[in-house]
Amino acid sequence: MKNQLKNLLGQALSSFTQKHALEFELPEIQIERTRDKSHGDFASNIAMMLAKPAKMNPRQIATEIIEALPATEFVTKVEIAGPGFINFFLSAEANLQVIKDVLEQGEKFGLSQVGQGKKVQVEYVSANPTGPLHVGHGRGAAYGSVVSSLLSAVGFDVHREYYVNDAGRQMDILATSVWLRYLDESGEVFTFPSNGYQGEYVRNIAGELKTEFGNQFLLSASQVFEDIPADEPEGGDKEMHIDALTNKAKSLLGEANYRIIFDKGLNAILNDIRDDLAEFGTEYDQWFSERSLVESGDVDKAVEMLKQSGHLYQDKGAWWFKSTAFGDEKDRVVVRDNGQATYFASDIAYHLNKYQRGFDRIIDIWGADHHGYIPRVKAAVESMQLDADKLNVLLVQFAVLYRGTEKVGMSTRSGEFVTLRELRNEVGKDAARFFYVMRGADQHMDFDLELAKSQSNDNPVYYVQYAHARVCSVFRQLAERGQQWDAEAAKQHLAKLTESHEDALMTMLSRYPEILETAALNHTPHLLAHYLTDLARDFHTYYNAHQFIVDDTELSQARLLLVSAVRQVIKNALSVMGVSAPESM
RNA sequence: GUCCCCGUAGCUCAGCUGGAUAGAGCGUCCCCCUCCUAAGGGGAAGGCCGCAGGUUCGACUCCUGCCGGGGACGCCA
Repeated sequence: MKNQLKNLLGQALSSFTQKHALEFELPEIQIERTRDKSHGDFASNIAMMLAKPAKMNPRQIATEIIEALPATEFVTKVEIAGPGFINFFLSAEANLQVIKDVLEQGEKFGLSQVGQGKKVQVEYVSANPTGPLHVGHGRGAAYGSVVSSLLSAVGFDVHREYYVNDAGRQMDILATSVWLRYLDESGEVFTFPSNGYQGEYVRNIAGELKTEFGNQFLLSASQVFEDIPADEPEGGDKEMHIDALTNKAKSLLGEANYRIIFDKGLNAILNDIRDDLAEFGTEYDQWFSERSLVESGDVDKAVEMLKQSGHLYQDKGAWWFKSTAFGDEKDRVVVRDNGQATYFASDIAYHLNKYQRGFDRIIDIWGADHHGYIPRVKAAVESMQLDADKLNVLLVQFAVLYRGTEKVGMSTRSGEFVTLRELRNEVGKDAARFFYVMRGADQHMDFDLELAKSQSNDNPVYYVQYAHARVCSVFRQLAERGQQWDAEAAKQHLAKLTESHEDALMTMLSRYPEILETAALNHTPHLLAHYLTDLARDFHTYYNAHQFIVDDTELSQARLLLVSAVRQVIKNALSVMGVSAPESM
C-alpha cells in the first residue's frame, strides 16, 4: 500500500516539476503512517521538503500535487493539513484487502524480497568453549538468531555462524584444569591454581576422562608441581603459575596425550553449548573452528600478508600491527615475543576468510565489552584492501538479572554465574527469548526472572501468546456449537466489518510487513516484540467489545476471518522470534 | 585521561532514521463479562523529553559543550 501511494505521488511529482520547469534533484518521497486517525491513514511531507528548493509555499505545492494525483479506487480522500502535509484516506476496500492477503499468503504473509537474495553472514555468541553459556551469552544468542531470522524474512540469504575459539591460551588453561581435577579425583593432593577453571563442570569432565582412560594420565602431584613458580595467593604470579603448569602438562604427558585431554574438554563443553543453543532455538549453519585456521596456515598467511604490505613492524621482539594508521588508538600485537600469535591474529585471518567467502554483508554480534575491539578489526580489514563498509559490528549490552527487586549476583571468576540453561529451566525458552529481545540491544537491560515466570498480564509473552490461544479457543467454541466456518465464503462478507475496533485491527495487520522490514534493516528485533504486544492489545480490546460468534452469520463469518488473520500474523511474528504460539493455555 | 552506551510519566521502556497534540506496560484511583478463557477490557491522574546553545519551515530525534549513570580501554581472551 505504501509503495502504491509512493508511485502515485511520484507521478504527480513529475508533472509538478515539469510544469514549473524545476531543475534541482528531487528529495526521496517519504510516506509514513499517521499517528492520528484524523490525519487519515498515510501522510507525506513532500510539499514541505520541496518548499525551499522550489521557493514556493508548501501548501500551494501540496494543492498542485494533489491536483496532479491520478485517481485510484483505494484512496477516498486526500487532504492538505497543518504546515503542508498531504494526508491520504484509504477506502474501506483497501483496508479489507489485508485480510485477504493474510488468508492467501498464510505463513508467508509479511515476507519480502528487499534483501534481493544478498548473502549475509551473521556471527553471534562465539563464546569461548571454556565453560557453559551464561545469561549474558543468552542475550547475544536471542538477538543474533532473531536478527538472522528477520534478515532471512526480508529476502537475504543468511549464513549463521559460531566462531569456536578452540585454540589459544584459554583452551590450554581449560585442558590443564581438567587434567588437574583428574589428578585430584585420583587422590593426588595439591592446591588448585587460582587462575584455573574452578567450575563444577570441570570435575565432571575429569570424571569422564577417568572412566574412559583409567590411570593413563596419572602422575604424582609432586612431579607435576616440581619447579613451578608460586601462585598468586603464595605471593607469585597467577598467570605465570598456570602457564608453567600447562607447559609441564604438555611435556610430562606428551603432545598426543595432552591433545586427548584437550579435546576431551573442548568437545564436552562444545557439545554442551551446541545442545544448549539448540534447545534455546538458535540454529547455526556452521561452527567455524579457530584451530582450523591455525592448522591450515591461514593465520600465518594473514600475518605474512600484512608483513609484505608493510602494516607490521617489530618491536621488543613482538610483531605489531600499525592500526593507528587506520584510526585505532594504539598499535596492537599480532605475534608475541614468544612467537605465539595472539587472538587478534586469528581474528584477522578469520575476517579475511569471511571476505574470501564472498558475503555481501558481514555482521559480527559481540558483547558490549568488546567495543574497543572494533577499530582494530576494521583497521585490519582496511589494511587488507577489503571494503570495511561490508562489515557491521553490532554490540549487545549486558543484562542484569533480578528476582523481583533483588539483583541476582553474577561473577564469572568464582564460577558462580547463572547459566543460560538454568535460566531456560526456570523461565522457559519462550519467555527468555522474548524478554531478551524486548529491549533495544544497545539498551542496558533489567531481566526480571519473577516477571518472566509469572503467568499474568504483566508478562508480555503470555499476553501475546494468550491472544493467539484465545483465537484458537474461539474456533474450538465454534466447533462445539456445531457451526461451520468457510474462509473462502467469508471473504464475500468482509464489508460487514465496520466497527472501529475492526478497522484498527486491519490497519495493525497491514503494518506487519513494514515492521518486519524496518526491524530487519535496522537490526532492531525489539520493534517486532512491541508490535506483537500492540497487536495483541488491539485484539483483546476487540474481543471484549464484540462477540465474534453472533446470530448474523455473514457478520460472524467476516469476524472469524478477521480474527483468524490476527492469529496468523501473531503466529508468523512469534515464529520469527523463535517463540511458540500455543493453541491453548 | 581517551573511547562507547544511556538519560523520556513514580518504575521499566517505545518513539517508525527530522514531522502534526510525546506513547505503552507496571504502580495509583474509578469502572466492566449470569456472554467465545477475567492469563482479558474501558477510563482518570501523571511530562521543562538531563541542562545550555546551534542547525531549519519544523528537534525527543542531528551537531557542540556541560551535568549525571553504566561500561571498555593489557605482549588478556
